[in-house]
Amino acid sequence: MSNEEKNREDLPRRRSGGKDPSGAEARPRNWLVPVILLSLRDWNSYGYELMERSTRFGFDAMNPGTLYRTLRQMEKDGIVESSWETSRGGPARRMYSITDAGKAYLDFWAKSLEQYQRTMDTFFRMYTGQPLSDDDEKDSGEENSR
Amino acid sequence: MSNEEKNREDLPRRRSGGKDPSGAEARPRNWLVPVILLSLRDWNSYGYELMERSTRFGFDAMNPGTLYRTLRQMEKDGIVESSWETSRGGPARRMYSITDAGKAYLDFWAKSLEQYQRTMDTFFRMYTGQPLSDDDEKDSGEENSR
DNA sequence: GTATATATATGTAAACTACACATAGATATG
DNA sequence: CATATCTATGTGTAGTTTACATATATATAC
Repeated sequence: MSNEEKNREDLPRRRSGGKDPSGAEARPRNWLVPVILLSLRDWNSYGYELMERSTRFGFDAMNPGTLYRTLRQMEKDGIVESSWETSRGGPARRMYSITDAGKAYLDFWAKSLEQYQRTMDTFFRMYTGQPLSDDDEKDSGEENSR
Repeated sequence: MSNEEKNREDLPRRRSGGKDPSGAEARPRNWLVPVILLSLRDWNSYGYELMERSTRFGFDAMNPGTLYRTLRQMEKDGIVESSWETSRGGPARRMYSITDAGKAYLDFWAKSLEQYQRTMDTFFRMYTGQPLSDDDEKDSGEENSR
């Protein structure tokens, strides 16, 4: 991949923490919130534990700051609730649980993701060479979206 | 201007132009560049036309500024080339064509997208209730990614 | 001649991302 | 007991992205 004399001024678009020098990368966007909600739907949990669980969604080297900040914001938004848990050894944990609003958010997200999948199908069909006729781009992808 | 108090106050994260008040939306991220490259791989084109074509990828009400700025940046990055076309009626068009580097970028992107699809599969499997055992989250999704 | 469609481009506020850094309790080790 | 380490939560901030508003210019329609 020739990313020699690349982008902004002269270098490949390196984001602050970008692992991918080319910038060609499809990474989760706005995924952290849904993933947290999904985890909390099953079991109540806390930041430190959620951080480990989220790795299975591509948040490999999750930065703690990002997670904790997101959790606090989620609580302000009313999609999770929290309370301190001090009845054990070790530092206090802020235990989170999902709210009804959080569950609704999750459902909305899942629906949105289906639309996204259709977009991906459209992309791949075009990428693999099948021309996109003018009357099938609207509902393409249903047959193999999953 | 500390954005600590500003942007995250009391409402679900509303983006500036977000049509979705809840913020629960899976929208293309970094998709504009690949979609442009994909279009240019088939036919050379120019901004105004690309803007219309990109609608089929979920860039419904594409903002012209975003597209033109992206195109200029792509040229700096070496993944497209351009030249003015004045031999016709109407305002001059800046005609773009894809470069070899652009094709390589596209291939890299497509590969990255496959990984993304696996992440989506993981999400949906968890969302629909199938528990994720501790030893299948690493290579899940290969069998039905496409 | 002026209103409209075509076509490209810039200015700027807001928001996102991710690293670096800070804080603090509990436990292990010498 | 001093201090190192693990667990756990949080803040500061630079760099980048996003998207709207706005500006410019050419050709055609009326």
